[in-house]
Amino acid sequence: MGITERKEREKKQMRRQIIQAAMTMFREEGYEKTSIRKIAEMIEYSPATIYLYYKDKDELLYEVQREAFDKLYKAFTTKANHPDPLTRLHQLCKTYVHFGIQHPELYDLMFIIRAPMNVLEEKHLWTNGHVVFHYLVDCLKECMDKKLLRYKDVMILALSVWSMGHGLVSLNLRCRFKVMEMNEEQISQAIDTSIEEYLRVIKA
Amino acid sequence: MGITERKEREKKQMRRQIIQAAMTMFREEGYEKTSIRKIAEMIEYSPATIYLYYKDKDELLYEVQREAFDKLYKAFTTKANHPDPLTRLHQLCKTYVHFGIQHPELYDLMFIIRAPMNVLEEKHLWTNGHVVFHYLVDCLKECMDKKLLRYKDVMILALSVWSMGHGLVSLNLRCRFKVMEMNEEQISQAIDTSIEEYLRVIKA
DNA sequence: AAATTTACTGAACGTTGTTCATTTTATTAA
DNA sequence: TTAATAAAATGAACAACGTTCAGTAAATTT
Repeated sequence: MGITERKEREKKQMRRQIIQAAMTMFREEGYEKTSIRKIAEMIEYSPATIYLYYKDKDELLYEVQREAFDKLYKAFTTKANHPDPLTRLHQLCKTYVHFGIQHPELYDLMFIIRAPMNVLEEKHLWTNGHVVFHYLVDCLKECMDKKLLRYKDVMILALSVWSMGHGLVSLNLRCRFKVMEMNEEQISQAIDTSIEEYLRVIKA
Repeated sequence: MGITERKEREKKQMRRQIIQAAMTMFREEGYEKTSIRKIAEMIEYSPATIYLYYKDKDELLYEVQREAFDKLYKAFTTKANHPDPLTRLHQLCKTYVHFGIQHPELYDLMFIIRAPMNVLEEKHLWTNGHVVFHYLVDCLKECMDKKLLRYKDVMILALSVWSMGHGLVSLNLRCRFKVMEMNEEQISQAIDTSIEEYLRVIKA
């Protein structure tokens, strides 16, 4: 029966189209400012149609979030793959911060937006964030095995590195560094220096 | 003319009442979930009345934000005032993180929510965040004057310490640490340890 | 007591996410 | 090929939101 297969295909295609439009609009306008109605308009369907393919707006968020994590993971594997773990850690931090600044709305989606717990607790962040997070953990493990860092517990270290990176990115995205009297360029420079200095102090 | 004075007083009282209600609801339900209509209902006035005292919802945010910064500043002055600057820095970090975890919705208001630039750029964060931020800067300055920390630039250090603290708090508030397989208690412990370890590595 | 200023409100506008009865379209059966 | 059935899509509606404004109610001045 080729019809059911074709329908399956069309359904997948439609889901794809919806997510594509959502991704575009989320990136351009942000999650909050993007309405289901506008997404529907973009793909030239009725708003109600979207609800035949996705339960609610949150589900769109999860899908886009997953793709965003893929994107970050790819950035890691391509830009932070130096054999020396310490150099790799350096690349990793730079890549993370750079990603956040270059894709502010995606970063928002991934790390700042309030995600309803029900899905977040289960398999969702497990498959998404997990892979990315463990790319960092693995790097740190290798550093610690070689006694390159002044830390004993790899998880504490991972928590710390991630928090430092996220702190820099998210405070910057929310313009909170305006409290220091610096222009855009100076702040950007200061963020870079902060990473350098942080890596310096944790080095053995 | 006592009437104009009384009217002035009543106007101030009304503004106070509105902010009081807003503060309560923001803290209980968060900024987004608190509607002008519900605030109006709480103070037993029409929603339109609120607009006679405040331009829009953002203005309520700013007022509550200011009080929240006061609250954090008071927490600093009372809980982080040890004469030894290094001990004080330790107290400061603990107080900051503790504040964020104990007052999640206020923390959200202060550091996570998207604040419209127009007001944020001008005097607003200048009087609010500035005082709090410089409490940290002063502490760090004293540490550096006494060569207690492995940093050369106090601003870079301030940026770093703040980012680390904010990263820990905000990722926790948004449940992103769920990616590590830890329960609530373990995460809380890990955050504490992260601070300890961070202070250890920056110490001279 | 009348006129004027001030304080307040009900109703409305244009949004939003979401639902559901109804219609349009595609597939199957006669 | 046409009638019956299943699937897909939609228009209209609901409740809620921030905000505005013409109009009512109250207080103050004349």
